[in-house]
Amino acid sequence: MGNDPMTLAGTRERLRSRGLRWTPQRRAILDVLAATDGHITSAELVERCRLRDPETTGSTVHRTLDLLERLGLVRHSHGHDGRLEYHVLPSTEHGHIICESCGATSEIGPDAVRGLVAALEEQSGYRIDLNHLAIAGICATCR
Amino acid sequence: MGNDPMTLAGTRERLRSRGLRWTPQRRAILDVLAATDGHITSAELVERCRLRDPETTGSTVHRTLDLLERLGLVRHSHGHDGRLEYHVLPSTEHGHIICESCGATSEIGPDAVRGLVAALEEQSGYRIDLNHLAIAGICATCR
DNA sequence: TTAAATGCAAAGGGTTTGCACCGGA
DNA sequence: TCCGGTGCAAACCCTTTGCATTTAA
Repeated sequence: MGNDPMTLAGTRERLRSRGLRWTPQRRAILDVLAATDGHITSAELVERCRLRDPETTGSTVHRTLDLLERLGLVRHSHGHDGRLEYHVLPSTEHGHIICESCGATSEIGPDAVRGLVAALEEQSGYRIDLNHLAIAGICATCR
Repeated sequence: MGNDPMTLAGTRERLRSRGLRWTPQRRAILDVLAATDGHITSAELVERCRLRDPETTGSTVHRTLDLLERLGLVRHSHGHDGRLEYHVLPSTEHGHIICESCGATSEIGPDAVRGLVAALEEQSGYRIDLNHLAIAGICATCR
């Protein structure tokens, strides 16, 4: 449940309607992304695609991710090591809290920060995008 | 006022007490950082150092930044383009709110988020580092 | 058929590293 | 003098790009 952040069929149609093609590689990438919770580096994505098709190449994966980002299905950022990290757009808006020590992440639901967001929006004049909320700290285990 | 995030003299002593050296290059880098508000990419830092000494090299700047990070004077992260970005540690703890459209940033003071931070710390078990709080949104001008 | 997509390999761009020389303390 | 720092250039790593080939439609 709550496990359907992107519809494969919908993507296929979306591609076709733009004259783009639905290939086995793209299907594999979408499958992996659909099974991804939160974010994934391109290297991880390549690796998981190779479980299905060992011939998967990095350039195709990168190009497909660019495409998916243009379609609005994923968003990229850069991890603590500077590598590309793709976030599967979540069905429910949420932020992340990241451990500075071990890199573990947890989600922050909208409820936890609703009051703050309202206050900040008023104070700063910004309209806040909760999906890009990233808070750093030290997790319980590392402390 | 509030414009003295790192004392040059203090850094010099800190280095010396560890058997490390106070060089013209390090002095230039510290001077530039002291005049930096918020964050700076390593390329910008190199460029500004070259205004003072055109011979400044990237490797020295990078190595010095590593050192300063170990000393706790700066912190690195990765900008939207993936390049290294160094944050001069502020005297007063604060976070940032960033416009997704134009890239403008504003500071978020501790007061604005105190309640949230307390709630999140309890809920997540993390000890939150407010200096790494980054919130994305669309600023008033871009809306 | 035909333009999009792929795969390979090479190019890019920023960061890091090895090493000989330099220079604070 | 002695070790840490510097500068240069090469090495690295990940990402992007050019181009010939494959393939979805």
